[in-house]
Amino acid sequence: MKTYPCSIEKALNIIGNKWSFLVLKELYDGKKRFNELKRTINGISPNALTTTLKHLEKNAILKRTVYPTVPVTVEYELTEKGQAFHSVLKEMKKWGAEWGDVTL
Amino acid sequence: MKTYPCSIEKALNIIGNKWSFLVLKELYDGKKRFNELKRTINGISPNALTTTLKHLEKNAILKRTVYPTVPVTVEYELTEKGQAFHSVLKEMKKWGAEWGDVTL
DNA sequence: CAGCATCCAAAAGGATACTG
DNA sequence: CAGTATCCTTTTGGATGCTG
Repeated sequence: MKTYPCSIEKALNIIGNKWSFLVLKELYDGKKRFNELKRTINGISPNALTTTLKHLEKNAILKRTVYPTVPVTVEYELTEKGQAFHSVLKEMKKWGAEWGDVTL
Repeated sequence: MKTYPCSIEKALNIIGNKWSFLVLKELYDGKKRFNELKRTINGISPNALTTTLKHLEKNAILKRTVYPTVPVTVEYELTEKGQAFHSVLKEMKKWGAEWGDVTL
């Protein structure tokens, strides 16, 4: 009794949750560090950010790189798969700008 | 201490949750009825569907029409605002089809 | 048919404190 | 800096049964 998910479900499962969208948005500007993301993303807790980043890394959306400085430096950047999702974000941004305040 | 949301946050707040994406997807085929949606959307409970539909109606994404038949008939269809979101779904679908099974 | 009410289990999320 | 651990509150969500 197995039904397999449509492409949209696949996409949603890979992305995960709402935080992911916002993390992705930040990373389109270029690689970022943990605290940078934490500062930039309004209201995210370290806990939620950790979870989100791990999920995205597991799904090959981003790559995590550790530099053995003191203290340690960790950078996050998008993979090709993550970059490809940019088209979705762009459409979403356009829609949000055009309709975000419309009540009809 | 007010920061106002970016367009992407606006979009996410209006859409709401994951179920909304799947409801929208169904409604791009044309107007649908409650049980039709319930049957088509894999694993959604009546409760979750009700909540989702109300949220989308409140945000002017869809329109609810009641026909006084016996028993009653209720149809849901997208507004212009809802239709406009189709471009996002289309991109998401493309991405899901291309990358949905890629592990890298 | 199209829901709403109720109950309960599970998961998400915030706050705070602490570590290599 | 980049998290982890813990606790606890809040949502979310499935299951079931009922109604106009």
